[in-house]
Amino acid sequence: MQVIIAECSAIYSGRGESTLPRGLRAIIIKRDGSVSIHNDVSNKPLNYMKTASKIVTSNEVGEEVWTFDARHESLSITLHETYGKLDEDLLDKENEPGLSGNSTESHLQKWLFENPEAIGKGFIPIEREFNTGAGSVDLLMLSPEGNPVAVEVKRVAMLGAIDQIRRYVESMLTLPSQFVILPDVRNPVELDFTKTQGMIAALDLRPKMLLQAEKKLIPTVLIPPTWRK
Amino acid sequence: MQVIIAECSAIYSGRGESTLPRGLRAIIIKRDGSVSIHNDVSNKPLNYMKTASKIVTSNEVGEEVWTFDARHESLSITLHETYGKLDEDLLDKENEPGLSGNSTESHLQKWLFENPEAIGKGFIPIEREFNTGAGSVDLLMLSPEGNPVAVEVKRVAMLGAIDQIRRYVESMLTLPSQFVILPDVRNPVELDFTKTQGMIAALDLRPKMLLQAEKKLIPTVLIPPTWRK
DNA sequence: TGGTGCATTTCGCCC
DNA sequence: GGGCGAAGTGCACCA
Repeated sequence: MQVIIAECSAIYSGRGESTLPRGLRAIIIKRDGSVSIHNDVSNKPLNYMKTASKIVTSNEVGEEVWTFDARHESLSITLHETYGKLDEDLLDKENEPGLSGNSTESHLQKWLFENPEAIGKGFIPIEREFNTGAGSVDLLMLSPEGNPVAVEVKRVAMLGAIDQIRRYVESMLTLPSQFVILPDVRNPVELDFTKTQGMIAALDLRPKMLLQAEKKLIPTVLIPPTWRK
Repeated sequence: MQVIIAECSAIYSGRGESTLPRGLRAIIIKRDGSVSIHNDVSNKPLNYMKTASKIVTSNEVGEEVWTFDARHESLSITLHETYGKLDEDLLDKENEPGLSGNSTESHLQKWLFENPEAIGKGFIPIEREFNTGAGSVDLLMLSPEGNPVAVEVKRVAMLGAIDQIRRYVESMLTLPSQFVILPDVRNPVELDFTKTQGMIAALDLRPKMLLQAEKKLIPTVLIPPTWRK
């Protein structure tokens, strides 16, 4: 990884267009050919480009110009003055272990699958990431009445969640029946998808979303913030 | 801005949870208190945190531990070995000019507003970012037949665009009539929202989306890639 | 490789 | 400040 502190300006052209006026910045070039220009605020770079080839030229004033070229993009950095640099190879024999994280939503999903009573009394978890034919819904459950329930899990449920669950349910209504074996039940249970219901479970249910959900008769469940990992 | 090359490991806890195993990384600490840990691949940091206070302690082995604390988050970095560093103040008297860029979609939107014939012959632009009551739609136009047309503009139109435009139209159908003054027309023209139609305009219309659009009778327009800025 | 949806999303705009 | 949607989104997962 190279870090170059420089008074520089930049022009990007590709998916969008942008010009970065002259200023003191840190230019970071990584081993994979990615480049980013940082100022001293925020984690996000001012300009950036993924893996690209670097071409060094110079302008009419004799300043170095670094052009990073990729398939349909290019980032051109003019170095007016260079102040400091650092060059270290971060790749070691053992490759980068990466970070093991956890996304909130997948944990929420897992927890709800294991704690179906949080959705409602008598609900039975059937499947996670159930393929509806129009994307996969987070949870498929069986209601106490024995109907399939598609549960969309969100950290924050906004208007888009309504669209999502309606699309899933609409598609599921056309699915052929399936039979599932439930624990503690002798005979396979029929999933009659023509009776599919949709619902939304979230840690944060936004007011406008709630309004729409009520209008569209989509039940919502507020997951208490005390849900455990 | 400080850049520290170090063999380090990290634990983040806050909006999510993550652990970063020991490895050689670049730690970047900015003047605003933001911190990020980079490896030698991709522009995105492995771990990061926005403005936070830095607390230096040491563990039982005597290694330095930097803990960055913010309201509901903390990032703890253990430095096993330090290899290089760089410390430069990027803030100058003149403040950072920032970049002047352009998002593709807002330009597309603007261009379509000024070139309504790209939507269809005889279409008249009425308003941008029209508030439908369920989010704002990109363009409101008048069809040659004199009906309101809500146009959702996308760079890439996927399935979600269908839901979006349907939601907008559904909400607009309930709006009271409005009167608008059109150039070259003497009398105000009535917008009868009970006759609202929806459509999608995009640079890239995905096949699955097109299928749904056809099923839902939502017209689509492919904007030629030659649209000009 | 393309389709789809999440993200410790982040960011900007408008009410 | 909350609500909402775009992003030069990036990224992982799955078909």
